[in-house]
Amino acid sequence: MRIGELAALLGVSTRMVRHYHHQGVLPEPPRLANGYREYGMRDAIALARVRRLVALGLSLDEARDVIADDRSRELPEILAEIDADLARQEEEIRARRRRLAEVLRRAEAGTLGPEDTASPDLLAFLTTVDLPASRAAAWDRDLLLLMDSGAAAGDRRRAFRMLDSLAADPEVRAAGQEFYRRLDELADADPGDPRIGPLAESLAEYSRRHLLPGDGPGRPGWDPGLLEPFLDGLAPAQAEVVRQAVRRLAGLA
Amino acid sequence: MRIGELAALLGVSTRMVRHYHHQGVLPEPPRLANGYREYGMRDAIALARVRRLVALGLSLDEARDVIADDRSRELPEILAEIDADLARQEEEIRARRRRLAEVLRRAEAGTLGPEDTASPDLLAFLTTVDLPASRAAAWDRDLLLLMDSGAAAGDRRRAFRMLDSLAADPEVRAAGQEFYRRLDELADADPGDPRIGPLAESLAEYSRRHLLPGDGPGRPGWDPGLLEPFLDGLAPAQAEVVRQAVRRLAGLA
DNA sequence: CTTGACCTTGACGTGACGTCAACGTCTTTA
DNA sequence: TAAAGACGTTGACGTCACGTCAAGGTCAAG
Repeated sequence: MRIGELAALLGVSTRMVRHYHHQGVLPEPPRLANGYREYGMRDAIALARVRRLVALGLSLDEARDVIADDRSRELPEILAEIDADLARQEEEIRARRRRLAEVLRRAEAGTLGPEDTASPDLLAFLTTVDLPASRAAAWDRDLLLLMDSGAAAGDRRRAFRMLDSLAADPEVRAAGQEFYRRLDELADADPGDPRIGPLAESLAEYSRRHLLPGDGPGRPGWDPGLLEPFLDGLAPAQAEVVRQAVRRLAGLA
Repeated sequence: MRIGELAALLGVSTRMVRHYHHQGVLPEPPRLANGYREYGMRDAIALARVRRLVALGLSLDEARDVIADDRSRELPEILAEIDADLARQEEEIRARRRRLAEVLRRAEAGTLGPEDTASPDLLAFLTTVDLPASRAAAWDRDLLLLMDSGAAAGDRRRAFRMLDSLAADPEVRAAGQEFYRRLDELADADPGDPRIGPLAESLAEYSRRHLLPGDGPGRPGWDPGLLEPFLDGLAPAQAEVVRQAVRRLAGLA
């Protein structure tokens, strides 16, 4: 047999046969005078064995060891390892399909925004609070998405438990809507706008009641510079509201 | 932020961030005077979005299209395709694990030979017929393994149905055992050994009754050269038995 | 001044082949 | 007899999402 006949017999490509020669997993047969490889049934049988091992999940290196009767590792040991690996992959795929199904369900219901693929925790929260369609609120939503990606699962659950309990209070939610409405009015305002002070005070008061004590700025060691990156998506006057609110919370103004 | 801080914030490697820049899936941020990349929260948010999309199974190319709001293909369509792909992979993995479990079960029961990973059909057949521990029988077993690998599933089932029905007949099995015993005695015999003729006649008679008509040699167009490769693993006198049997079946001797 | 932690670009490795290039060999047909 | 077409040969590059060096520049601290 020449290489094409051998390959056809086994239903594989000639490239694959030559690859197996190169990898040493299949011995090189003798050559004819013209340089062509000449195969016999023994080679076909050997190739079939390699294919069976590869189909089970062995790498070519492992298959070579098994065929060479290398007793450094027994075949059952290798197979058990492969099975464990496959089990892990299977569970991974199922988890991904669960998340995909969730996303697809939302996609059918409505439209998919930048939050397309957030965690179930965050999706539930976003559905509950129904942030208004303002740019300031969109920025906050993006920050939540960022936290969602960066935080470990434990931290995430803790954070969303807190947020969910807040969102469960109708009074708090009404205050949030009102706050975003007034903040939106400052989208094109001057950083010296007189509406900034009162709004900052209201935000500080809100935080004192619902978020503090125990967390956030206001404690010694808090660096105001850490705040700036989080104001990046807000208009100047809006950012100033948050800065002044933080200063009030820190007792500096 | 510098690249290390950004990466730590998202829990990824700096290499990955640079890779995303190179692939155009994440925009290059401005540089500092020393050439360092300087990131803001917007970049972190963009990176988080990429990570979410990738975690769903999108390739970087697909993620780039989705982020660029390329409406050539809608996200749900891509996600549905990915889900179908994952479903296929999952079924593949399960099939492989089923076969692995079968092989491992046999490995625990006894020892694993070269037939280690044959198809269930062939394993069942080999268990039934219990080929004797002879080199000639081992060669036949190898040929069965070869057929097992090369044939399409339909052909395989058809062939094993025939073999199984043969093996179900105790008389046939006894004849097989007897045949292999006599064939083994010819392992070191001369190609002119007088025992060859009678054994060839008995093989021909066996074939006439159980395998023919309708298949195998004996019909016009049959090329005796096709037989030779399949005799490769037999001793000279043994091969001669098969050759003479085939000639008798073809009515040439 | 050194040490060490960070940053830069560029290039190679991973695994199991597919695909192409550039060429030689053999058979069949006009 | 020549040309076409189907085979064979080796070698090299592409796939995919990065990991891992190499060989340097930058900066803060001791």
